[in-house]
Amino acid sequence: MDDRRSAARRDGERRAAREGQPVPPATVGRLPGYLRALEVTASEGAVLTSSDELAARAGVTPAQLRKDLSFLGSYGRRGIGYDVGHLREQITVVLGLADVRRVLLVGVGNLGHALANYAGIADRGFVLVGLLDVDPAVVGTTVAGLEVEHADDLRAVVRRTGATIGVLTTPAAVAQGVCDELVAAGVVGILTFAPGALRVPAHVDVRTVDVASELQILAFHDRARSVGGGAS
Amino acid sequence: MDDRRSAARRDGERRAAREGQPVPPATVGRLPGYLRALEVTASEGAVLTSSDELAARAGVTPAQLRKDLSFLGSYGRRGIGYDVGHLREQITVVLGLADVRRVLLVGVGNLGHALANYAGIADRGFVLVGLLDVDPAVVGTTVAGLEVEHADDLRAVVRRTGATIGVLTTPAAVAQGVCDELVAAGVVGILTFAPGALRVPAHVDVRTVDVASELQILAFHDRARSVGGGAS
DNA sequence: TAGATTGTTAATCGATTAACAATC
DNA sequence: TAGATTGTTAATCGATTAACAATC
Repeated sequence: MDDRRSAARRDGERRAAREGQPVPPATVGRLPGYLRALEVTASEGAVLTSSDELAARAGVTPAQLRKDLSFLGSYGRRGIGYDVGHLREQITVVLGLADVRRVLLVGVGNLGHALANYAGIADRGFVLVGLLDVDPAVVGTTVAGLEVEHADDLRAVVRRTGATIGVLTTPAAVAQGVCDELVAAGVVGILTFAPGALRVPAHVDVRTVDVASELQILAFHDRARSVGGGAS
Repeated sequence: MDDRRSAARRDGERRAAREGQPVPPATVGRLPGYLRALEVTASEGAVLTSSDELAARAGVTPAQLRKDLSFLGSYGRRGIGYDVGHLREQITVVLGLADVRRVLLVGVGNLGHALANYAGIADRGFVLVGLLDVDPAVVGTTVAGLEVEHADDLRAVVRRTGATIGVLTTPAAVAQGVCDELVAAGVVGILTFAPGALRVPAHVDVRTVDVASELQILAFHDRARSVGGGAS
């Protein structure tokens, strides 16, 4: 459609990636894995890496890795490989981790408690800014350095903290209700551990982690193995 | 390829589904959601349901739902809908939940502790049969009614309990090692909460739940929203 | 220059969607 | 019979794979 010349091409592609949508969902889903693989590589002191090495670390094929990275705008050098630090930085920017994201957690039961203390959150570009629950035995206690507030104050807490991401570890029965409140308060991303589909407006992104579902999927393959049986 | 006649067709399709592979992975991944939606429907006392209703509950389109169910062999009646109890049973069988699956959990830290007490495991066709850790402060204590054993005894515990599925909630640094031991002991399905790809032989199935990755994917969309900005 | 390794293209594969004939 | 709703087909879409020309 647009008739640019050779010199501008590479920059144009990078710009497109930076400004935009065109990174396919499947690719986005793999970027965190690449980032982690790069961190491991960096921790070993390597400055350069190859699609072969990085793909092996991330558990994908080299072709897949190169294709994925091409959507971000091509940060490697032919014949040489990828600069570990630079690529790491680029993926960090694309994933939106250059700015710290503020996270709110609702439901400080067993699982919520464990997640609040989970290093993976704080270490990877997120800050936990609030904890909410309805249980009077929990509200007011300190968990992971934060005082648990009452879920009735959800709206005020979102406003005060500027949280944009909510983690839902409530019982399934109240998940949709809390979800609605989070959305009304302005949260745009929700990670839920409650089973069952959540209804949200189009501008809100939901990711569901359902432990029981995961086990059931494993059970399917376990069964298929015994039923299909024996030799190939 | 095979030239069967009309009468045998329906049964043939059911047989194919029962005996086999041909359920696509994407469909398998949605079956637990359908099962849950059916359970909610059943709990409301309904005997019949439709693809419209069930799909809405599961958060998919009716076309998607019907297509998925067609891989299991067609258990609905045109003009009528699906029998809730019957469909529930069929999905249960296909997912391999007719038999109880024995689950072993390695890594009884914060998260492992929470999962051991998680009702979603016991309620949904699984039994937790063993808990393992290396921390002397944890080994020997009782969690969720089980005595935590030392991870050095992993092999013996798998043999004794007949566990086929392992849940990995160890630090990332030791995950691959524990994974190898689980596989060597005969476990065929692994659900890991440690970040990073696990290498396993082809006959073993791995599902990874990575909380940090999920948050990073949410961060991508959060960023895309602010960068892409304003009006559509 | 020769060898290495990317970025991109084209081919394949699988998943989703829409529409409708079959059938209750 | 008329209305409802499935199961299946065909069309579309997106993701993966393989191969290779570009280029360091």
